[in-house]
Amino acid sequence: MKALKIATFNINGLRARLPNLLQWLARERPDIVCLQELKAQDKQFPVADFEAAGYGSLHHGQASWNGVAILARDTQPLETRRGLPGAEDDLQSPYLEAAVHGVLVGCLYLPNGNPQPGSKFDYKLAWFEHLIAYAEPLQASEHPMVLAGDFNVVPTDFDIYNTRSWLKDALLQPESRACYQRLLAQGWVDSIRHLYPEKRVYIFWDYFRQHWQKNSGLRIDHLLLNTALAPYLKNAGVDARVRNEPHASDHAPAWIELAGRKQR
DNA sequence: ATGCCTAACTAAGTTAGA
Repeated sequence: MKALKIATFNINGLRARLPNLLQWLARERPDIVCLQELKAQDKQFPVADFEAAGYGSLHHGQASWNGVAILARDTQPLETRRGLPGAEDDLQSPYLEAAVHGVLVGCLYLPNGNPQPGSKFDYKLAWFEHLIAYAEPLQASEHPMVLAGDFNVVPTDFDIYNTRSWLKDALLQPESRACYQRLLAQGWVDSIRHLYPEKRVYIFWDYFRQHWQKNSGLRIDHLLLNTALAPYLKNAGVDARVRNEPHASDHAPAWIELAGRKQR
């Protein structure tokens, strides 16, 4: 397989953030990008801008909120699925999947779940169950696959600056974390945590209380690799400087580098 | 227990994010 850089980026409003995104694409040249929270309808998706930047694209939008997309450099991603089995009509929590550069790419935005407890939290857990059921055979598949996106789960207390003001938040609930651990228990490799088990890594810093300036961040966006793909993992990280730009999203892009041959 | 900040929709105020 060829060496690839794959990124996931909760853009938090594609139209408001398009200049930032195009600049980042030009600088980093990722081969594959999973985008979440487009907050744009399909007709507002800037296909031509991405084409001009050298990227083919697939999108699954929704007015005002949510929405996901997959970008592929120098090629058109081949759509393999839209929506999870049993939740195809669920427009609130899109799942988009494509074959790109020999890798199956699942791009997801897992429901936030706040306020908790309540119907939104129930909805989050129900959607998580659909994901767990769908992911199991793919983990063991011979086809290399990455599940990338905003999981809206802080896996452990090590993945947040301080739990104090988040203890009631849906992102930290034991039920949310248990679902995430059940997914990992299938054999998926959490790229960043796998390579950097002792490192504080944050991907989201909310707009409140100068959290970026104080580095009060959370790790909630993840790139999970199945057993067929994990041996190729070479490096992983977060482009945190993107969070410091004017008009930045509250998330930064997380990325992995896959080597052309097995690393282990 | 709530606001803080930001975008979208829409036209000043709400919804949603997390």
